[in-house]
Amino acid sequence: MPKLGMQPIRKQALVNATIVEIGRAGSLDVTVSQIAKRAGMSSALAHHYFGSKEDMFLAAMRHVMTLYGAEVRGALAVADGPDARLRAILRASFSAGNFRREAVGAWLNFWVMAQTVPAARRLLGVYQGRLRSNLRACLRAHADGREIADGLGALIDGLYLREVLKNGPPDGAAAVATAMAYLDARLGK
Amino acid sequence: MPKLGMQPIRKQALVNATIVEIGRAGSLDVTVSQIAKRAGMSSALAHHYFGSKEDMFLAAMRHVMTLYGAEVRGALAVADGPDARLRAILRASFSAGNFRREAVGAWLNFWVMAQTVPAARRLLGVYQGRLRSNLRACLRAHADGREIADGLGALIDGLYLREVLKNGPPDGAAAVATAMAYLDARLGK
DNA sequence: CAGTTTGTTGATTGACGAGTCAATAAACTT
DNA sequence: AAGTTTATTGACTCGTCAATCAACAAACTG
Repeated sequence: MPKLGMQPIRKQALVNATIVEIGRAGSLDVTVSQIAKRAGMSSALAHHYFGSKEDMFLAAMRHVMTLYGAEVRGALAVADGPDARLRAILRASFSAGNFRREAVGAWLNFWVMAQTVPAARRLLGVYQGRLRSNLRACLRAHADGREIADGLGALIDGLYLREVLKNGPPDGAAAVATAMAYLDARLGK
Repeated sequence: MPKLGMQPIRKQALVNATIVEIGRAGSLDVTVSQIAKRAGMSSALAHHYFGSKEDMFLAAMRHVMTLYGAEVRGALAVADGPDARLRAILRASFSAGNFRREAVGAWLNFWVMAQTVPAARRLLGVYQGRLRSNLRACLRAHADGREIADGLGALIDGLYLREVLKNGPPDGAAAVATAMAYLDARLGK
């Protein structure tokens, strides 16, 4: 059965399975066997393509952040003017996709991983840097643009955390509204 | 050697050791033996006093939140007027103690735990509820007091996260300043 | 076709860890 | 003194899991 060119397919399947399993467990306490099984292969094969479990986690982290980045970019592509662009970023940040079990588990656990795994911290730094530069670009006209953008970045993370850990279903629209209220106040509108 | 009345001393020692070990590991991936050793006893004794590892984690979580609560209450006790009280809460939230390894590890991992352990989620809810009611009390005079308080609560968590995961030493004063800028804007000052 | 690369897995290794238990001992009780 | 409760641990059970390896198969190469 061995068809050639399996590598990228297998790797992608493993990355997806890793994200799903982290979401199911709510933690990084997932076994390579679980991941491999969900991806439809043996654990030995998983070790063959990724050297170690940590490599799988990092690849999964990269993928989650890539998805989020794509969502933001897509939203920005059709937004005209600084105001619309800010709203686009907020909507993308609090979209339903980011509140799925897998995404939530991924983000929370990547924060934990970033404490001790340098590669994870770097990845997180890249994501935060991009977000910050996007926000700053929208606020370049304003005198305190930098400070406002940095505060907004933190507010986004904080609101996400609250929505995710509260009881009941998360409400992305409410988070967007709170963030907009912050913006309106700081822009003197 | 068996002196009587060891229970509370042993339990407290285990709670402290649990927090330290979580901080060292950066995750909940700590063994009961590690914790027991740091607390100066056998792992069997740890199991004797707490039924399970999860019980130890929950006790540790309770303790961390109690400490934070005490810090806030202490700061509020000597603060006069809504403005000073708000600043007191912010300073307590971003005090050096909250940026120690153990505290950081505890908070990040408790967020993860709250995803799946109902008792952990309840504890977190209690803490957030108290913080919210404290903030609201300070903003009762203002028309949008509730919304401002809720936004500020999220901003505190988000700023904490950023300070904790950024490279370089965390800067509590900067976080306080950013939060104050948010407040000033929303209070129309 | 002979040889190499790529895909694939079952079985195994080697290690670790949560929780239990029996046993020992000091301290209180009656 | 006999009995009970509390403190304490070493040894053990039973399980798990990351990582390795040998071996087999299909596909490419020359």
